[in-house]
Amino acid sequence: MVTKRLLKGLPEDADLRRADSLAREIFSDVANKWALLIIEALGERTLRFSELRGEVEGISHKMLTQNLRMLERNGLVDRKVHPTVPPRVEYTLTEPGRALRTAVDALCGWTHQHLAHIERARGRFDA
Amino acid sequence: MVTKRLLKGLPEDADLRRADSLAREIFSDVANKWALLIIEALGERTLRFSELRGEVEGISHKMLTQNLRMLERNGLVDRKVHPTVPPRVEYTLTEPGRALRTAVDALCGWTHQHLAHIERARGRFDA
DNA sequence: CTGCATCCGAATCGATACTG
DNA sequence: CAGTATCGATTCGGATGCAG
Repeated sequence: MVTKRLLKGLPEDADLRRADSLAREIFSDVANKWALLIIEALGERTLRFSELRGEVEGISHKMLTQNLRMLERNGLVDRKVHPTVPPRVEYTLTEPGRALRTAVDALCGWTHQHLAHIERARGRFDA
Repeated sequence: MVTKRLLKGLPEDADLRRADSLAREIFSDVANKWALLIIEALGERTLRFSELRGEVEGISHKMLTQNLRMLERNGLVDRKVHPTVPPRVEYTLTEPGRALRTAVDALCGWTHQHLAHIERARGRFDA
């Protein structure tokens, strides 16, 4: 299976070990709340920093810049700076970023589909 | 879109607001590295605590119990205790947990498919 | 407007020790 | 074997101030 190497590590080959640690690094970057919500917010659109901040409920200035830098570094978002005053910076998903959307959509969809079930499970557990 | 409410909050209706904050809570629980890797490790199998620890590369005893408790609380994993000595505790995905697997699989698959691209993007960015 | 730096409290995490 | 508790250390995250 394609996901195996994310789970049981320690391959013999040095190249495989490198690829594997890289995979886990990327997975850690991407599998976090804010990164995923930013991806979802961008979707097919191009948004400015301030617009993005309005779209992602509850994110702080700092977390937004931090995660945008990380996503840019990994080549998931494209950052375009317009040399105007005041500055205008636009963010757009790259091709890999858009590819990631299917996974994020699935996650968001799953969340909403199981709201009721989870709420009931919590009630039972907390008792 | 089904994911909208995860992004721009502040619905007028009180019930909608509650459902929305619950959704964000669940999303925060689930959208984290360890939770997703545990789901992926379990898959269709039933695993003991110690086996699980061996499958999820690099997870600590503490993180594993912590995340298992959280997943159990949300009704994503089933915890079965065998009253033997030494104790034997088995974990299995519930139906909602298995449903989540499609999203996790997509995420893991995406990671491996874009390894090379991301590595190159990083090289450019870090320069 | 965007982004960087800084401070500081809060949350996370790993390591260790201890119980049934 | 599985789980809990505790303790430092690191990281996270929000708030604020300053610069381009």
